[in-house]
Amino acid sequence: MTKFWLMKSEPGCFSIDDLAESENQTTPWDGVRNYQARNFMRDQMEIGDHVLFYHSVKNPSVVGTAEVVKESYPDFTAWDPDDPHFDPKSSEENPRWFMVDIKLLEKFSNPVPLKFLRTVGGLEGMELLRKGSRLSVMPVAKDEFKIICRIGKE
DNA sequence: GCCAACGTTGGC
DNA sequence: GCCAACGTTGGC
Repeated sequence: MTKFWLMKSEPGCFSIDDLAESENQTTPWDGVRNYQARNFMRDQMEIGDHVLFYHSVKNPSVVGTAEVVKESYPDFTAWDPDDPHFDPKSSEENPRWFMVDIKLLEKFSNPVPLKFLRTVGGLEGMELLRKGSRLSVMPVAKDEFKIICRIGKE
């Protein structure tokens, strides 16, 4: 059963264009250091799940879609002291952080701003729209995913 | 740059 | 296990 997700990225850090230019348009989703977000990736994401790619910070928007192409494995960037997401409590023997690989499906011709999402019927229950929502990886309902895709392709 | 909301840490 | 202090996220 295909599941649906939303993943946040700061475009200055890794944008959908960076994904488009990656080898095979695929990237490991490294750097997540939040347990709830990790658990979604580690325990629930499966190959073939679909992802809304979200840019935060400036005019935050859903900018496209991607697909999970590799299920969770240890986030090795946590072991690198020179990496900004280094975590000394994670080790190869006992990894604390996990990631999946995602592959670009489609870059929206019409990116959908957060501001607009708040006005769309059927999205009232979205985790993303909750005040103070800070999760960087979150589940999305199938209907919500479809609504947003339809707008994004307009 | 501000700040509200939230997560994590650590002393007790 | 509680909770105060602190750090981070992310919209504005």
